[in-house]
Amino acid sequence: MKAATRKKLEKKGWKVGSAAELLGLTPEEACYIEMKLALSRALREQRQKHRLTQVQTAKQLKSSQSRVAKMEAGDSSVSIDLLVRSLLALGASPKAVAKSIQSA
Amino acid sequence: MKAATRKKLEKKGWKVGSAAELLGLTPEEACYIEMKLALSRALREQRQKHRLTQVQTAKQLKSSQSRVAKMEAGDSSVSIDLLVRSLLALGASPKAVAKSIQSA
DNA sequence: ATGGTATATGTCGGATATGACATACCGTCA
DNA sequence: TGACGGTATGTCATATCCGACATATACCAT
Repeated sequence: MKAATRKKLEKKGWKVGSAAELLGLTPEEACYIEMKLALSRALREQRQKHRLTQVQTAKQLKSSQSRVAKMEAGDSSVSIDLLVRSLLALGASPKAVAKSIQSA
Repeated sequence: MKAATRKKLEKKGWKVGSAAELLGLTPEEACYIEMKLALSRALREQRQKHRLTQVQTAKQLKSSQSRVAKMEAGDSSVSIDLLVRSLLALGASPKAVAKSIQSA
């Protein structure tokens, strides 16, 4: 993992191990996080493709602007569940969702 | 949706609409549920491929037998999150996960 | 500067998911 | 039949997630 990525993750609340257990992420954990980040990016792209603001998107998702922001930021408080449901609600195809995940 | 599928879903606690709103699932909701079911099947296949019991799998996942059963049953109390994390923990590749999702 | 719009971050109460336990339901074998 | 290994179902306390709100930051106009 690149140092920059690592720092970013730590800031967001991910338990990326301390110095002692540097790189303490198991491959599965890393993979899971990357999936989430991939879905985050897909969500932002989907929103921007339709020229929507986060506020508009939030309304469409029956959620709030702050949660949309967190989703796009890959915040540790958002689940894959929410990301997938949101993508689908914004009109992304299952195929597109799969593609995002696969690229992780 | 086939009637059998519907009955199965209702039993598991899915809010598959009442008679008045028959087929009241939006395409996204239906799609989301199908993804979960696809992942459930993948999980069972992954487990069986390695000739593991649910108890053994539970230990590997640091969970319980009952939760593994619910995961494989597509119970409404299990999230896509858990399914994905479990599949990865059992050694499934991101590619395989994506494939399951895509087929939904 | 001041206002306006878009996005980001922090926090919190209520909602949902999770692991664990108990228990029920199979098959199969002695 | 009864015992046993495996799976399913029901429930519960706790942990985690979610929507919402407040507030902060950033950029662009006037």
